Amino acid sequence: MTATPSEAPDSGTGARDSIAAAAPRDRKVTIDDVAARAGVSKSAVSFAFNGRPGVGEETKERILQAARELEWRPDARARALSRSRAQALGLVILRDPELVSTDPFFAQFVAGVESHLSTVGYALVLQVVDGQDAEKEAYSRFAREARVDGVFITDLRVDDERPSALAALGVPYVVLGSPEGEGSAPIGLDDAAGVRRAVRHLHALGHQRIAHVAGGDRYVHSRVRREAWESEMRRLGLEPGGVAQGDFTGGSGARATHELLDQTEAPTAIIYANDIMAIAGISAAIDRGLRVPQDLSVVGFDDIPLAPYITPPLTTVRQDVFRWGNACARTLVALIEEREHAPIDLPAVEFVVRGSTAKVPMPSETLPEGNE
Amino acid sequence: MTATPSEAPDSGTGARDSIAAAAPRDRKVTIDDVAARAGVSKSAVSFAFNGRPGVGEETKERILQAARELEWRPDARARALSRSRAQALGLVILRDPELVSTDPFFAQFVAGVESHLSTVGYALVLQVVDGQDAEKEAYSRFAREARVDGVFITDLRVDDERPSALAALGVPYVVLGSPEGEGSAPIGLDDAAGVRRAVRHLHALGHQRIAHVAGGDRYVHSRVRREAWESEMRRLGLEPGGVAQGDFTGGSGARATHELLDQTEAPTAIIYANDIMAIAGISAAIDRGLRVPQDLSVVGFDDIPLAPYITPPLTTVRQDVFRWGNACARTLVALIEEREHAPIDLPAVEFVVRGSTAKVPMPSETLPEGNE
DNA sequence: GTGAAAGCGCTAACAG
DNA sequence: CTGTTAGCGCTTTCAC
Repeated sequence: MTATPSEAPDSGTGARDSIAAAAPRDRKVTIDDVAARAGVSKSAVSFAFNGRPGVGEETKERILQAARELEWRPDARARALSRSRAQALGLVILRDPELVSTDPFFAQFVAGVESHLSTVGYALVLQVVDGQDAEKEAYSRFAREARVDGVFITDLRVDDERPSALAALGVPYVVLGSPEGEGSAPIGLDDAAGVRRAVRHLHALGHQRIAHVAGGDRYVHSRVRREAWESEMRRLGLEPGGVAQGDFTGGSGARATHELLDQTEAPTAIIYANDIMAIAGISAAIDRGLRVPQDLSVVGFDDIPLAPYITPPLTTVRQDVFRWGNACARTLVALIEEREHAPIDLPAVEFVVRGSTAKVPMPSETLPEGNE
Repeated sequence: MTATPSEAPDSGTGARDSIAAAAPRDRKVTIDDVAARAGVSKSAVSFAFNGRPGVGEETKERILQAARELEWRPDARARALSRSRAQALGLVILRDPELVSTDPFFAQFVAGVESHLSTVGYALVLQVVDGQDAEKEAYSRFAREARVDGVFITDLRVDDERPSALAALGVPYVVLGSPEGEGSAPIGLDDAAGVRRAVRHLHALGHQRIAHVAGGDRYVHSRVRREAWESEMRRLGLEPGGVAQGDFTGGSGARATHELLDQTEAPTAIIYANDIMAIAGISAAIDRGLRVPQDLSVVGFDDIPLAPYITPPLTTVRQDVFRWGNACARTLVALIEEREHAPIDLPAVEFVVRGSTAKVPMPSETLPEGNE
């Protein structure tokens, strides 16, 4: 492969990306410098910067001015030490190797959290771990090293030990998606409502055999979704027969779909615990010669950005993960600062109807045949 | 919608998830307590914990034992202050509202970074910002507040000011994907190679009109991909005619695809700058009555977990983002600690052939017709 | 109003 | 090898 470097444009950009780096530098401006420049004492500067009474309006302006000129900002480490507060929150994520990258949850949640933290000057410290032991260890280090003032618990598991462990460690926390509503915050994100909407939607289209691909019963949110499917089916007088276990990955979604479709009384519609599995499920169905939605209706969960752009566009349940993140951050900060939690309201779950659901096929027409 | 709470199983789990929270507790064990319990001085404990000479083997064991019993870990804030090192690294992410959640990059990169940091006791502090000004501000705060000892620069832009700004601030950094290779680390992740492979693959299948959907020329990696496509086309004696601008989102991928397919000399194959656009592109093509890959071959970039599970499975370029993260972390930590950078090698880019590419259609058969 | 002084919990010289 | 002594840079009483 001897490339002839002939008419390469204005490149020079050897087609090779790389990791570049650069090193540090000189000394540091401290509160003393600012005090000196403003002609006041350290404490005056401190007071001015923390918006406390006891500093004259004019003096304050002079101090702020001096700080600006020196480009000074209070050193977070020193401040953390003297206030015994890290001014940081922790998020530890259990990295299911494949999942973490697919799941739209992670990034959006983090963005939501940040959207509040940045307004209150807290930082977010992240830790990605690869097992439950490491996870436990991570929380405990966060706590004992006092790196953070509080932590988020996400992906709550059934019989999760984290809340009690953290309580024992004396670390403030918020848990997202606890069905008990223990502690504070009567607001809730309602996975169940989304699933119920999905069931009713399909039922209204005439479907009777509505199956479910679950996401693993270890997770509370996953179990909640399955239970909601079950109970809504019953409520409508339908038998919640077909369930298949998935694990939120595409592969599991495809497998579960085949499993369901292999049954003698195959479903005419499937509700998946997330979009990834649903999309993989659509492919699996197509591979079997079924048409979606004519022969099989599919509903996902999450509304990932890709959902409108697959064929057919995916009908799904939309969660506003960003808002959750914001709400969680707000709650946790309030808790830490022992203020009243501002009342928090989360938007109701949305059900987005797109092209992957349709009327139930006429019993006789179920055979795959012909186009469109 | 009056639900009849009849045969609900072992629920009680009111179908409502929520945010729960709990609050803090008592006082803190310090290095003095450990020293007292071990019958030594503070400094002995400090030395023992930092693995420095000057502590007898037996004494050391006694100290460690005492620490264990007291469940003591050095306070990260105090340690940070006295060593003038935060023992933390910063990552600021520019949140393209939609993109951040789709992009497999973010989560995997973070996971990779962590995979090294956790072994050396550094924390990762994250900041998500929503504009270039906020981004700049974030970096500068990280630096001036000394919250972190170094930062990562990702998604390098053309004429990016961050490297010089950080250098001016005296903050160590590594930039991922700099084509200049300035500074250190001669290792590189080679986007260009991936694209060249894609072009050759399609060429080998007989394609001549191979178009490209780019990802926005502001980003270096995006430009590199486009340029690689161009130069490889020329090298093979083909005219790099069809380019359409996308922005890495599904919507832009669909639009760009229609644009390309509307041309009089429509392409028989399209290489997309990422998988999201490619998948949306496939849908767009299908909407026009084309079959993929029979009428149009499609190549993506990234190999997102969903890629094998769409219809048809996506041929794409796989990047080992996790490894980059690890490498970047390794490099940055070495830089901060002024050690020699352990030589770093990144795996070569992989080209994954799946079902979305096929031989070029016979000129006469291009009409959409019939199955398979 | 303002400034001196005592920590926050640890690290790192420095004598013993 | 061990203990004493200053800081790290900021916050925060408490006199002035």
